[in-house]
Amino acid sequence: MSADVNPGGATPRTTLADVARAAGVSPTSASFVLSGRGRQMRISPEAEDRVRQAASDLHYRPNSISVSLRKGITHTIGFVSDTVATTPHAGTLIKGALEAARERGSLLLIGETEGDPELERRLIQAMHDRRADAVILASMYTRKVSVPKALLGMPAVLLNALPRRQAGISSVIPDELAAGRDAAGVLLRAGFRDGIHLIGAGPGRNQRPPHSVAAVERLAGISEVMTAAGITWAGAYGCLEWEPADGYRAVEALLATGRPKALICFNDRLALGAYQALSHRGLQVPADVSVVSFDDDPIASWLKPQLTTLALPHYELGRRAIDVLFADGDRPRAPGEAALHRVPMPLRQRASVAG
Amino acid sequence: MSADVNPGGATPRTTLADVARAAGVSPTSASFVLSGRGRQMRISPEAEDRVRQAASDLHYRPNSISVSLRKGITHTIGFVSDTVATTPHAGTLIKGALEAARERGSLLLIGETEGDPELERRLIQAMHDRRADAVILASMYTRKVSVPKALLGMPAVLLNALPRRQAGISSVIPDELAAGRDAAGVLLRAGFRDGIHLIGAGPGRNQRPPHSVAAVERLAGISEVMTAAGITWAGAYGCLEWEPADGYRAVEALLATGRPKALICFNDRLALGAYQALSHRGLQVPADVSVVSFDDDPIASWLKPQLTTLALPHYELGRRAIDVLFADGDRPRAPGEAALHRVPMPLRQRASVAG
DNA sequence: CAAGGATGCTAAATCGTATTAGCTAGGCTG
DNA sequence: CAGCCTAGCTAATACGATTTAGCATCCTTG
Repeated sequence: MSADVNPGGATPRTTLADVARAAGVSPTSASFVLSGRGRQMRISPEAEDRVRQAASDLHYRPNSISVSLRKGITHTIGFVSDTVATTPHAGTLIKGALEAARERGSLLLIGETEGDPELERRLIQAMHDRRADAVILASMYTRKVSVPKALLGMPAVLLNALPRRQAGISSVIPDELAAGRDAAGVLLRAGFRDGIHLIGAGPGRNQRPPHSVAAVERLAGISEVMTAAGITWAGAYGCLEWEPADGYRAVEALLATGRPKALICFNDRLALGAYQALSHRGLQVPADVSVVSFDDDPIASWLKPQLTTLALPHYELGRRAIDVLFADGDRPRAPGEAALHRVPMPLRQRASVAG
Repeated sequence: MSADVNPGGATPRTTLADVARAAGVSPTSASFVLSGRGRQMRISPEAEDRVRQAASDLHYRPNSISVSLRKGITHTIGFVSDTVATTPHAGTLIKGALEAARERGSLLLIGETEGDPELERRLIQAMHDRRADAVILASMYTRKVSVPKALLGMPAVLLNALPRRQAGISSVIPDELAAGRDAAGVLLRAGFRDGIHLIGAGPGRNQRPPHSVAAVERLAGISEVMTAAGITWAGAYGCLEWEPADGYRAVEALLATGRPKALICFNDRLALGAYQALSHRGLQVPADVSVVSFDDDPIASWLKPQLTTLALPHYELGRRAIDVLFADGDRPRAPGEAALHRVPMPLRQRASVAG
């Protein structure tokens, strides 16, 4: 209707040239003043004041696009993951990265591959085209991935993932091995020497979810500590998936033949299933059976009794990825020496272990 | 060490000028060809071929930053939310938006405010500075928000949120009212006429979590249907929070004085607590008590028996936000007439209601 | 064969900023 | 008073594309 409706919607924004004009100086001078180098560039205090005043009067904000083009740095980090949504609270990975990035003045440009390698390639390409300063390639559960070549030419880091073949790229993963040791340690300290059953993984290749780094390392840690203590587990029930129903089935099968004293569940969803199976048989946690688990999924603290578990440090993992990228500079560093960063998994001691 | 180590890490990328030079034409011609307007601009087929060949040989990719500066469009949408992480699977909101955006060739630039209005302001400012084509202001649970003025000057939409004061901005929210009707309908169809208790909210102002739109609308929907059927609820137990412990307490209190036939829990976490309290008293779902709930949190299908619930359509909400922004164009439209979009909450009929 | 139109290009301006390389006027020195 | 330094600026260029305007040729056509 009215003639001043701008169909593009955006009021033409004020530019540096506008500010310079209003202050009666050249754009060059205005730029110097606003970048804080006025004194150094011998702009008189009077001129400085006029520029600052004009900038504030006109609500001047520099156009980041233009700055990026000129300086070659975008203060943007690409975050490419297989999936943010499927894994319930893995969004915390993003949150950690987001906050760490923001503290360094950067924002995250996110993309999701759904596990499709072609889409992954295109997304990394898109990040590159937009001149993201660096790229984080994240997986929502720890696994080995093949590193797209495009990542090797730019600052990049693997988050919650390991390179399938040795590549010049750093990784940030949870310290599953130590977590395995700690899980076993909790039971040992509580005095358990026998009747310990593993729910979720066993030594065999087909006794665990494929590609799961967690299964292998958690088991290794458990095994290491138990062996050192001179004891062995009474049984190990492997599952190809780690959902509540799998835990239920495993414990039901177990209860059909014997009476466990303690369970190490390979994640909290399995533990939920285990609780259900135990309760179905009228067994109490921890009076009859103790349970220790991994992940610290929200349900761990919703269960009754609350579950003792080794927490996946999602938030901290996200932060570390950014830290690794920025190393010790104010901008992401080139692909240097690759390193493997293991983030500790804290023990959440709650009420599911007797003692 | 070696002289060719580029400390910035990035190989200088090939530009349009490089391609033009290799093809023996001007950058102008190269641009015409690569933008598909070669024929229209009367570039000879031979020249076209040379340009395309050169572009492919040199692995040319246009610099998006430069294109954005020139065209004033960034193919980037800002996604500003209070928190992605705290609410367990609300990441699906992002996922929906992400996929819909990608289908339109855009990526999401994300930021999180942690509920801090100043940070929110700064983030929106940052999105604006980067010339995001539009901004989505998302809340992880449906509530009324005060709309930052900066949003009104650009294409924007509220996701899972309503403007506190009437503002010229569209909203996308779940249809909580209809969901309330459906929840009551499920019980009515199953033949319940009395003994229906509400867990989580009641008619009083202090009988529900503050600022929760869901509480008000779900209750209104329930009330509407029950009134129409000529029945009323046997009791309503309001809670200021909707965690499992609250549900447990409520149902425990309820069982101390009577025997409900059916529960409408205002979310799945309350329902989890209700299950625990029922089980503690030796009552079976649904044989003794039926339960219907809201949200379709992952736990809804982990519980035994699986919970009948009205799903929050997170994914669809995210998609709709993008759809609303793009309306019927290839780029976000100016802030036009504000509309309220209600996305249906599908019924997940499972095993917690006797039938 | 001159006028006019199509053909096949390219030069130059533009987007908004940062930065390098001057340029001018005044003061000081010798 | 010539020469040099300093203070206080600005012109010009670059970043990497897109787009408008225009410039030669060659081919028709009356």
